[in-house]
Amino acid sequence: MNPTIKDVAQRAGVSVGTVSRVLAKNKTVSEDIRAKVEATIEAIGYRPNILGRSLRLNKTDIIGLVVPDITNPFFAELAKHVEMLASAEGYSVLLANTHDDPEAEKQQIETLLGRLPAGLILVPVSNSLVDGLISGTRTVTIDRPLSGHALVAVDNREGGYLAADHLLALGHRRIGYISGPNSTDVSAERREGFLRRLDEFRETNPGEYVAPQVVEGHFDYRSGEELGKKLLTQADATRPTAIATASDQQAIGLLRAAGDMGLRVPTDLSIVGFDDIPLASLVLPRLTTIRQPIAEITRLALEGVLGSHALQEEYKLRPVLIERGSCAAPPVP
Amino acid sequence: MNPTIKDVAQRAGVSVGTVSRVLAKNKTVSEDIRAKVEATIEAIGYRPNILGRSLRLNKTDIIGLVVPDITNPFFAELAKHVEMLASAEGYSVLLANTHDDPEAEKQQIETLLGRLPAGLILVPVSNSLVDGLISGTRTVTIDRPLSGHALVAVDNREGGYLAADHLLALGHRRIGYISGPNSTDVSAERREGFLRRLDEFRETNPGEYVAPQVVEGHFDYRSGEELGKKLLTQADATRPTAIATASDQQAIGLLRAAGDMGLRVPTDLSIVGFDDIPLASLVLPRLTTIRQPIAEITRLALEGVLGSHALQEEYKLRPVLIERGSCAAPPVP
DNA sequence: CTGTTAGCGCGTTCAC
DNA sequence: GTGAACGCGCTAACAG
Repeated sequence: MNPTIKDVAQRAGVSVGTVSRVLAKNKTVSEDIRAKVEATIEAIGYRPNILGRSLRLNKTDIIGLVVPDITNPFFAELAKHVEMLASAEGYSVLLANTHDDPEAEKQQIETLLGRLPAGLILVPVSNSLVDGLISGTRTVTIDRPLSGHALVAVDNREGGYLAADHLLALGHRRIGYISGPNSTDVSAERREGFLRRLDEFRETNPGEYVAPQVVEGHFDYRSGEELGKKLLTQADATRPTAIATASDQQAIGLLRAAGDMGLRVPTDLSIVGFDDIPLASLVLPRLTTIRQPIAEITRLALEGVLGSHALQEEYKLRPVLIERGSCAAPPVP
Repeated sequence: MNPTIKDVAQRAGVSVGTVSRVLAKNKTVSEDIRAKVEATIEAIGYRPNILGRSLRLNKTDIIGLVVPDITNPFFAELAKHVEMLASAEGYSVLLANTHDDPEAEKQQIETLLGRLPAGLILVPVSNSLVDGLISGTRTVTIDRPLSGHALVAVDNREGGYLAADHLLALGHRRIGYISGPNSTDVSAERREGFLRRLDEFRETNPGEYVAPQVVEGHFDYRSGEELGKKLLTQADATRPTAIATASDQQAIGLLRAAGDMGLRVPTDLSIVGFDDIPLASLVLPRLTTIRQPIAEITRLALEGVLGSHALQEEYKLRPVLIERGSCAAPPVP
């Protein structure tokens, strides 16, 4: 059995209340008693029982993190940052995966809430099931909004817009887009921004023909590869000379598809990704991509969850285009 | 305030003991009372407070997971599996990162232990600081042993051996090896197995010249790239025609280095990785690698932590060589 | 079969 | 400045 506060009190010849006070760094304890208590704490290796404390105070120092898939490098990066900042503040993080499944998400959030976390950081996949589930727990969502909770996100529309703008500026006109699942707002917004820039271009350049080819899938590597293959299996005259994706994972899958088909990047095909995961700068060629400021996202989310001030409704961050080696001017026919 | 068991009792006109009994699915409750209690539980939306229960029972349903770096795809995969299996059994998982820092590891384990987890799954980076820290908590370590605790791991020596064997069989004689940190057993074992196969070859083929070039670094992408560059910056006559690595991440970094230097894989250079992370089959070319059976590892680890039977001391799993596209016969000069 | 009660370990009044 | 006592929500042992 671990020693309790009672053991310390007994051994130090004081009452439990006094021990509790030195634990709480309460100033109203005489110096010699405090020293004696601290000594016996050290001596018997006493560690306060967090359960007792939490029960008494009716709050824990745990924060819940719910992500669709920890295997996704973007979320892994997020988890790392959350864990770092949280543990620096004395909090631990409880991890839950939803596998993009609304039913699982509901389940996970419910059990997490049952553990009375101090706060919740949530990357929601659905809002139908979760809506109204959370109350009384400081919650901030990332990437997509949930009514009644604070949101931290990059401006996905602007991200899509930047990608399209970059490709157009390089001279591309036959442009493809690999989207994420239509059911997610994130994906819809990125695509929307992308297409809007194309629309604008058409308006200002009525003579030019620009017809984007859009395909939809998941955010993962495999989806990028499959959809890429689909997009690239066309006659030279209609095949896109550039493709933007909704995630770096898709872009890397696409890279593979292009390689399999003998297409050189960026000579034959330009690619721009989204997220700027660590791997983006290591693939061959290095990926031009839209960076999400993940450290900033995490900082704001954790501040929102742990901070004492009221939560803003929305923190919108600006994505930025990172130019590397996967984009060039289109090939001359 | 959330409703407590007392509220339920009062509202249902029974005692708290009875409510507790229906919660525990105790059979000694008459059917009509059970129904009434369940109805009022439903009615007021009562959820048992886990803190009270845990304090009373002196055990939680939390399992701690300590990994060096959640950003490493192998550990992310591990975390995913652990979380899946754990939540299926009603447990939640507390995540901690050590960043390969022994001091941080000690800290993390201590605070984790303070939360009285039902079990601990640990991928240790050091044993000096951690040794003896854990007692009274069911613990299994993964990858590297910690005295007094169960270990689940692949046979790293055999993995290294397989890699060397494959390269030799293809005809390679100038072979490089990118190792992980010398301070980790995992890395040492892989390298050891690798070099042993080379030694064996020398003994049975005294005429042939085989001198491995070994370099050491971290397990990540960047290290693979840097060390790869170092290894490949040599005259054609001495430059390795094949390089094995201690992780897929290193192998992918190496792929990038080779590409930067105009070396084609596998024509000019063969590469074999270690782990078989999801990305391994998606890079260009697909990576030949040594697979760790991660689902099996996780299953054993969780069984060890949650199971009631005594822990075996060691579960050693067999790695297997996955042949893909990154290896070929050496170029003819 | 059900009600009552004693703690689990802790923080916090309220006396002194 | 310090000690005694209560209660946070729950389970288990004991009565009835």
